[in-house]
Amino acid sequence: MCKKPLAQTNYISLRLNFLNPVQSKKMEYKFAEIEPKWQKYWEDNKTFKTEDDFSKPKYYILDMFPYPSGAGLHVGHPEGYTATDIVSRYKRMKGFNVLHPMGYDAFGLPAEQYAIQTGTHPAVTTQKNCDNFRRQIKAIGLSYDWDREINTTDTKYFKWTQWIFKKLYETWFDEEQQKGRPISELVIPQEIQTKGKEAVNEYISGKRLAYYDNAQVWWCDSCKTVCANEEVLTDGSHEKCGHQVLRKNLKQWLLRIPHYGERLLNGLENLDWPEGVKDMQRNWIGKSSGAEVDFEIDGLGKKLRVYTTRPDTLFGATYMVIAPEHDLVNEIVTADKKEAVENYIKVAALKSDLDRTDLAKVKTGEFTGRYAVNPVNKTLIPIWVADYVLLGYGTGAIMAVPAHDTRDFEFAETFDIPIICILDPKDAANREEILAGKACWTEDGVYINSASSKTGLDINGLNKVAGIQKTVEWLEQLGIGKATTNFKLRDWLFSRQRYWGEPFPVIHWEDGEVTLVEDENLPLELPELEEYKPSETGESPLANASDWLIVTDKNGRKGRRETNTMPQWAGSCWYYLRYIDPLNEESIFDVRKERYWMPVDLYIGGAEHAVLHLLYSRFWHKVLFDLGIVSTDEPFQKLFNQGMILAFAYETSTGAKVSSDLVEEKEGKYFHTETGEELRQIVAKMSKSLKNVINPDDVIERYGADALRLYEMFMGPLDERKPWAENGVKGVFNFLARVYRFFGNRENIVEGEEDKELAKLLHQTIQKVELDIGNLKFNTGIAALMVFNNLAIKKGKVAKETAKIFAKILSPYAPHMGEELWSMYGDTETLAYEPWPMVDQSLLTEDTHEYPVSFNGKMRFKIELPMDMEQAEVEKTVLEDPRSEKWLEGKTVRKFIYVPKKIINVAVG
RNA sequence: GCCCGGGUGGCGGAAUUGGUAGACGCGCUGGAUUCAAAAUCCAGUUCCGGCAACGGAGUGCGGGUUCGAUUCCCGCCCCGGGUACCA
Repeated sequence: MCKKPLAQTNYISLRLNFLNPVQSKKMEYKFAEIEPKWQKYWEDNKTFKTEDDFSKPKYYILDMFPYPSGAGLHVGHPEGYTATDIVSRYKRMKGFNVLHPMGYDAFGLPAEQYAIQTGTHPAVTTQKNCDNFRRQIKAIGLSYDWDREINTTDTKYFKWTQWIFKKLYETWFDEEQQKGRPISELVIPQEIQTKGKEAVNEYISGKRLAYYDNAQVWWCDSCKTVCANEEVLTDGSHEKCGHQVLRKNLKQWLLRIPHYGERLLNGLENLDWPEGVKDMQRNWIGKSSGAEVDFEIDGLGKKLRVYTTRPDTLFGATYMVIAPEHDLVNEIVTADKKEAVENYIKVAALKSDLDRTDLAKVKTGEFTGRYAVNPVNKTLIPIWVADYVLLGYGTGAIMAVPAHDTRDFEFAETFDIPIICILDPKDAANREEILAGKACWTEDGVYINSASSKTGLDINGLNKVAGIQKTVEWLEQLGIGKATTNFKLRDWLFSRQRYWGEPFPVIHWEDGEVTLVEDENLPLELPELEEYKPSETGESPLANASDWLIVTDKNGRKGRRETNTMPQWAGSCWYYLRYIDPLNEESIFDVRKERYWMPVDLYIGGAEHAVLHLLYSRFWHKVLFDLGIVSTDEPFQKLFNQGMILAFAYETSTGAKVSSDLVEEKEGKYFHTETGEELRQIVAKMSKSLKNVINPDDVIERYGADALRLYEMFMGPLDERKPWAENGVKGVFNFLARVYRFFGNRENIVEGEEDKELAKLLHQTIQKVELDIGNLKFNTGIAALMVFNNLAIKKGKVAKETAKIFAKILSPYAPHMGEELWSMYGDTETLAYEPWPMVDQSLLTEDTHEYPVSFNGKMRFKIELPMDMEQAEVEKTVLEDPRSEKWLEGKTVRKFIYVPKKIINVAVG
């Protein structure tokens, strides 16, 4: 922020005005009195308590609930909250039963870190932070039903998170029906049953949506803690301490989300979501179709299975690659290559994911000494090990077609492997190069060199689509391949080695059996601890809670509770369902209430959740739907992302950032207070280091909640990123003060008929505000309200009816002001449920229109014409108008365009 | 690299989706009020030329379609977000 203390001055003078009895007589806008008064009224009267009145049309409008950080609310939070609040208030006035709740996603690392440092229980920190958030949110005047507040760390809440986990554990996915079904309905194949109980259990485990297995995690040996992916920097060091992190294998819970890949993909079709978010989810799910093909390994009597999206290019396969971690590596590698390959695998294992991708532009690999037989032409092709092939995708092995795949091309060039072009790129500029194997071509073309007398397959002359089809049919007929689809989406690592999360309701018994805690014993609460540090072994701090940890069943068998806890996603995956019936102790929610309220009609939050939260939520919801627990296949009908609020920051000519307290403004330019150097104003994220963080509390103190709300909405389109500018707050504050001075002064409010021009504008404004709320275009709605206010002030007097309508249509944006004016006009009830004013269309229809008249597309003058005038008459009137003379001089009219209610354009030449 | 967004006055941003480019707000300039300031009110404010009427240019750049393009098409440049060898 610039140091020019403009706002400060305003604030002081404003305060002085409050103290001045002469001034206050003049209807000064005393937001600091008005706003708390109405907030208290709403709270005392439970104005926004939502009843489950099934006879009314419903509207469920949801904010992404916040993580209650110690720093409190920043101005980004109220942006989305204000938007949903405006829609909520509008919908209530339109007669909808509105569900508009708020809560806290309160598990998370910071409270735990603080506990490790200070010994304060995370629940204490969390409670404090939640209280602060609630206070801040209430100060904005948002119309939440606070009786429905939820908190993911509340045992009454996470009891049901644990309950859902149990459901996931007890569900398998029926591929045929594309549906999750209870484990009890899983048919165990005969050959498994004959192998005994252990085999059966293993079979079932292989099907459950939640399973327990070894998984690799990042481990910081210095912090003795597991780190999340995002805590690991690109150079492989831990963000917090700078030490190198290691890969470590730990027992983990995983969820089989890829089973729902197809459903998650198809479900996007009918959702009213931003296309960008849908694209991101589609990308993340990453469905591809292709084929699996078996290659005989020469001299081993085994097959190597590959996945390819381009089975049509089999004739161009000149080598194969298997991932370093592939099961068959040891068998495939020949004795003379063993040492080299083993070395290569060791080096690859040490690389982080990022080393293997981003940083390693040069492809590496090692020949195994072994060959495979290309099934389409019986040619022997070498098998390599290379880390550009990933074990986790497809089959962990590929056939490489360097002529038509850029990665394979790079690899073949590096290791001098033959490149055979089999697809003639008819129109490519570099066709000769491609045909000679000197360049890569990944687009469509006509097959060449794609026939073999040894196998009889011939696709020469076909194009890509036909080539794929014919090759797959051929492979399937011979039983050496089949059409397959694949997903990039991986199993979801669903456990953390943390204290402050939901405990898994799981017991591992000494005999190897795993059981779940009975429903009647839920919630399984967290034990009290003295020490929140993770254990030496990498287990969560829960491993230290011996009383809690060890259990004994009625037969004396000993068991150990699961020490992992659930990730923060767990609580946020289903919170929108609990708002429906938050106090229900008997069940997760009342079925009738769920049927009434779901789906969420409008969901607003940050784009940072475009993929993970929304995908995980949809996954859980679909499972619950399959089990008949919820009534809709998708949870969120309409989604909208608010853009990030940024702040101005300053940098020197060399790009060095300058903290905002060292910047002063002089005549629109910015200078360093110490060096005097001229600085450039830029837009950046708010940060402590730049000292440009805006706290909503300060804004409310200086300008009031209504001004904060209005400015957040007036800044620009809701979905765009935009910089905070204090002068902008001043602008909307001035508007509110003008409204109050005019509409709050009884002398200006008169009985009787409204002025015609003002009445027309009023109804245009109602229409505009209504339309803009529907389209979430709040900035232009506010502009319309300002235009109306300006005209009303110009007119000097308004009819009481006009003033009442204006108070109503202003109230979703500035609810305190709305209520204050409403009560001044004599009403004793809140206006929150007053019917939204009807637009009087008769006032809006016009019988004349002012047309802009253009000559060759350039506007020259305006002319008022009756709406029903015939084209010929319009033409005559316009061309005979004296103002046309100048533009027609020496020219002939070639064309006369008349678009009713729009424009008149004369083409001359 | 690929996939999405986005480039409009001094600034935040409007433009009924092909029809008056710059609504509304900030800032700035001038005036009224005031002992003075703040606040308030009035007028002006895309740029260039002109006292003005008015004229010319103008929505990142270069082409195109059209009576008419910020909007549609083709080719570039810049900024932001997502993603990372997915075979």
